[in-house]
Amino acid sequence: MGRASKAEMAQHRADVVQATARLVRERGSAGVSVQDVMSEAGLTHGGFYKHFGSKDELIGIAATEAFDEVLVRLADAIAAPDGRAQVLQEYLSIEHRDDPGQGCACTALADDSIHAGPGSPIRTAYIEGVDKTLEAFRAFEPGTDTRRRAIADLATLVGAVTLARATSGTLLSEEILGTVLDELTERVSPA
Amino acid sequence: MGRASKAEMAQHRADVVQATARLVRERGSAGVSVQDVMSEAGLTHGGFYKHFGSKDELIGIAATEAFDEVLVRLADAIAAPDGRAQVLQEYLSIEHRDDPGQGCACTALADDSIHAGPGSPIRTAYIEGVDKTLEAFRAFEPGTDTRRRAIADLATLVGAVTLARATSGTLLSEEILGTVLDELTERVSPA
DNA sequence: CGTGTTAGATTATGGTCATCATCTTTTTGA
DNA sequence: TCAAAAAGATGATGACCATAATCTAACACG
Repeated sequence: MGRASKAEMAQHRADVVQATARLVRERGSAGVSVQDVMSEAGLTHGGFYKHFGSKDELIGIAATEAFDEVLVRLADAIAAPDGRAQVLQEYLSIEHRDDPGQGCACTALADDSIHAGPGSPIRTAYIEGVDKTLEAFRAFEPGTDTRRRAIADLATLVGAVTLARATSGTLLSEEILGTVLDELTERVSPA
Repeated sequence: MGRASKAEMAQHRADVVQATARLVRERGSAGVSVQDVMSEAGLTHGGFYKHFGSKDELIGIAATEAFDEVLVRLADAIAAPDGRAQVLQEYLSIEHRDDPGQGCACTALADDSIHAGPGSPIRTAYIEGVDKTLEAFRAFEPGTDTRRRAIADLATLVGAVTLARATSGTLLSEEILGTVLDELTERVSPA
């Protein structure tokens, strides 16, 4: 009831941000209420505004958190010798399709960035996140024009997982993942 | 106030469906209220349930309408000699990025299909729409494995426009459209 | 023509939500 | 040790929304 120590408060805030980073990827911004995220952190809704100025502000912070989580894992994968193949395989896996809450923020948050206005917290966070993701992708692209390949690959990955999720439960969904994995895996040397 | 003739009623219903097909692509299902779509057709919200069983049902019907609108235009483009190039250019244009209300339903409705449950009207409509779109795409794909190429191309297009919309207002947004257009245009003959 | 049907308007209902005011209790910092 | 600060709980507010009931006036059909 009463108050929380500095350390507790910081932990609570971090819990709320992390819960939101997962929930917003799973359900979208409109599918997540302030009550939801506070409950997830074991708190009641009233204290929310002691931590954040508005729901939109939290969504923006959580978006940055979501990108950061994924970028850390991406950096690890890139360090491996067959980094590109590994990333493609994980990205286009059934597991990634079925677990957006831990998955790529570029795909999971795109629609929320679209429907939020320009200048909104999530739009700002999204743009920065895509920028960083593209820079990370360049590290494992072969050939000389790595930026171009990074953009083309990311677009294909985002589209494939988006389509696979939107058709989930059908044979088509898994056909999309499999086909695109084949295509991108074969496309190793530049044309 | 009173009543409408059979023809008027059919027109009203068609107006509501068409308005919804546009609004849902622009704002997403959560961003469109029953009031919105009825107002757009010049009616009040109360008469809604004389036409549709629920909002979800209308969204599903409007999704089918959105796919049909685009499939008609797609069929025309494919008939042209340089059909593939034309479709790629229009799909990856600034105009398409900025006008989702008239644009590809695969891209604009994906997130609504994802967040609606399996078996929901929009999910059902979406799956059928993607199926038809892929069949249409096969018509202009070169090589033998046209289905595979259709899937790969559609995924790339959907991803590119999604990313471009989500980063709209930045240089990156237009870089994505331009880069992917180059990539797909060059990729004419099979590897 | 007249009557039952019904499209659409008006109004009501119950729920959810973001945001805010208030109160309580604990933690700080002096 | 004590007073000021503030985290979190509780409850309120006002807006919006999907859905439904009721009303009414025009249409369709006999």
